[in-house]
Amino acid sequence: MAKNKTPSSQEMLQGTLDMLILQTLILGPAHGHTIARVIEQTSEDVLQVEQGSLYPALHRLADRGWVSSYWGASENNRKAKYYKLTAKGRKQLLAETSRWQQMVEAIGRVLARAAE
Amino acid sequence: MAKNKTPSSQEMLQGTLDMLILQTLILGPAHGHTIARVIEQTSEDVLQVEQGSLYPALHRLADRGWVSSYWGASENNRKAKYYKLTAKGRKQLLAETSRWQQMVEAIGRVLARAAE
DNA sequence: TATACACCACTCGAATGTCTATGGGAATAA
DNA sequence: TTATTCCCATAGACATTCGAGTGGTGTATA
Repeated sequence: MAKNKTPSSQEMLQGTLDMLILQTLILGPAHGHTIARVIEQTSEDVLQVEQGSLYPALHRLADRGWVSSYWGASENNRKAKYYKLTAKGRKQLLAETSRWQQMVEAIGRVLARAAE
Repeated sequence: MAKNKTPSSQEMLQGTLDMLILQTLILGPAHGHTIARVIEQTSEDVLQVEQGSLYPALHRLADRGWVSSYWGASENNRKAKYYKLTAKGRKQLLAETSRWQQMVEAIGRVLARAAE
């Protein structure tokens, strides 16, 4: 009771993982492992993508028709499930980034309201 | 199954409500109803603060010692519970805004990586 | 006077998403 | 052979939010 924890990266940004994944797939189809590493590296390791969050997210996106998947071989010759952005997913990404920008600006306005 | 919903404001920003409340209290003690309206107005109605989120959040912040509370009379002569930022809360706010900025930049880097 | 309304606090259950932990399988290097 | 990296996946715990509902009190208005 009365926990005193600073929220982790994704706890503070719940819901943005979907957007990050979709955005990553703009660059072309990729499998889970790669997607996670791309996000982590692009964010300069500020964002961490746990497997326990990644795979449920990928399945969620597939269920919603925002990505399609197919099995293939990875760059390291392993079985890998590739995900590809669908037209619907592309549209969804635009909607989400738009919302994201709006939210960030809105929060920025609140945070900027220091002493007036 | 296979729900097709665009995340709501706070679903996409889970965990930021605490930060927004703390930030609002920088301006001075306030009661719940006012805090919500200040956040909504400052954000130009982009952010919505539901009562079902607000009051649990306030109690959470009090449990963690980031705010203290006392009963008083509102501007409209009603009984109201005022919340005041504690020293610990001030420190927490700095930590959270710092993290927030870092996250926003990190996500920005991922989103900027459109076509390379 | 009655009554409508805005103000103010609070709670509950459902839904959602993340985390930690755990499992397995397959290719490659030591 | 063994260790390690790569790759997918799930289960249970946990936190937060949301929608809806409860209850009470000043104040204006009909």
